[in-house]
Amino acid sequence: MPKMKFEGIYKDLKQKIETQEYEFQQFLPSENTMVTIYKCSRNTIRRAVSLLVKDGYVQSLHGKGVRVIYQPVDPAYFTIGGIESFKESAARNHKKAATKVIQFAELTADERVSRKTGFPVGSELYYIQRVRYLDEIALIFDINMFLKSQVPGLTPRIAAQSVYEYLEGTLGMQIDVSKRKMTVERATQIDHKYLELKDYDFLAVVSGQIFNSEGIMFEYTQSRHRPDYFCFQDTATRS
Amino acid sequence: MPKMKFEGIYKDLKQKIETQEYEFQQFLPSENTMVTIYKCSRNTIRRAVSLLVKDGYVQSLHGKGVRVIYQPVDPAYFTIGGIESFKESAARNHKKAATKVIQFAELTADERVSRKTGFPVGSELYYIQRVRYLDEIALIFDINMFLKSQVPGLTPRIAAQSVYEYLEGTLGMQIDVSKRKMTVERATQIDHKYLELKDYDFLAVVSGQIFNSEGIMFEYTQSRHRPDYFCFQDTATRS
DNA sequence: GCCGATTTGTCCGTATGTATC
DNA sequence: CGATACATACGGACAAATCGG
Repeated sequence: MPKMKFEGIYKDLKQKIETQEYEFQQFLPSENTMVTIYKCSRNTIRRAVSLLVKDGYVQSLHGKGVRVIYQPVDPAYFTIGGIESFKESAARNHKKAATKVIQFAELTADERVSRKTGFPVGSELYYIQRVRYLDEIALIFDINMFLKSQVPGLTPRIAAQSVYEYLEGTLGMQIDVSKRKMTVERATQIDHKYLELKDYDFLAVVSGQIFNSEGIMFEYTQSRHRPDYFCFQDTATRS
Repeated sequence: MPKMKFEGIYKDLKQKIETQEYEFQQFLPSENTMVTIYKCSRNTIRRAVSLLVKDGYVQSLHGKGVRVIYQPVDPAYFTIGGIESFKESAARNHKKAATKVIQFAELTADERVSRKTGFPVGSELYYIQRVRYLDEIALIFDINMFLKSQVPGLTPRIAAQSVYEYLEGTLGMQIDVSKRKMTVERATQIDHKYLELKDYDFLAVVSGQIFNSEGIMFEYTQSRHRPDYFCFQDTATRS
């Protein structure tokens, strides 16, 4: 059960939309109706709805109502959306996940690394390379750097399971915000070595900096995706 | 001058961050301070700040303050973020824009088009193909479909300038929300014909459905980008 | 370790404006 | 025109996290 009221309402509405209790192009109940349904103030309803807007689930129309624009997605691709661990993404995409750790090392950030990652020069880092398998196929080559001071006791064993479970569960860290860039890059020797790229010579590359709830950038990630299977989803609003 | 208070405050803060009056890792003034600065309620301040959070400009830290995490971007790439016309993107990236209309036709959506675009079968559409040049280089191949009933009087001449200026200016339409998907696809004959792809055999493809403020999906877009120069930016928050 | 001051987070009630029907 | 519905804004109350003394 969610602690916050608005979050509970948000999740309830989201679930009702996903199960198509509220269908595409239908309107949600009016804000005043929901105030009585959920026994809360109108502000709280508006807050929950604004999250649905951000997710691209609904569109609110002044004077008319709030219309559902969510449509189920084609499950063929491996889609990426919010901040998710590989395990979580795999579960959402209904695929079987596996991870192989290629390299696990320690590293001190020099000028070059700092420019690329945003870590200050001299930062003590863990450097990890992993191959991600979905339904037995090698699809993603991951490069991670973690700030040692924020992620103490990280081991190859944990890297093979879920670093995020370790961070959030064992260490009690709260992951907050991720700034990402998506580009297309030519495949390297390493990519060809670990991914089954066939004749593909390009990869979809997602690079990101991740901040925790203390405002510290604790991770830099680069995920190199096999181009077929890759799909990045996004909702944007005007002005 | 913006009509809404929170919007004015948002823009003022945003500009101060971009010009680095508030620098990376610095804190904004506290909410109570800003209440006196901008002579408004705390809710209004919080609303403006929440927009900056959504933009990935700041991160708010409970009990501490609101920290700037904005950093200027490398101007080499052509970056994509919110909903923008090609002209607006070009201006923001400080590049000279030009457009060549390859095809301008009318079309009725059949089953295949409907599945791909989301328009209902039987919709009357304009079908446009355009090549986009930045600083004289052919970078993007655009395919647009517009719902005729919503975009009456569209002409090749307008398509060569700015369709969005026509929509928002002349027709008074308000563009609201865009749902997008980013994938990587193999280049077609057409791509090679109109874009200078050299030996690249893949493209970054952004497909999207765009809704206006009446809740009508009036546009389907597919933008096929030359892979070098392409950069898609995003900010995500956890849970 | 505790306490108080500061700061952000959640929630409420109300008033007024504006668009739709 | 009035009723309905969303949008903006205010002010207040209390909770939770942080920090310094």
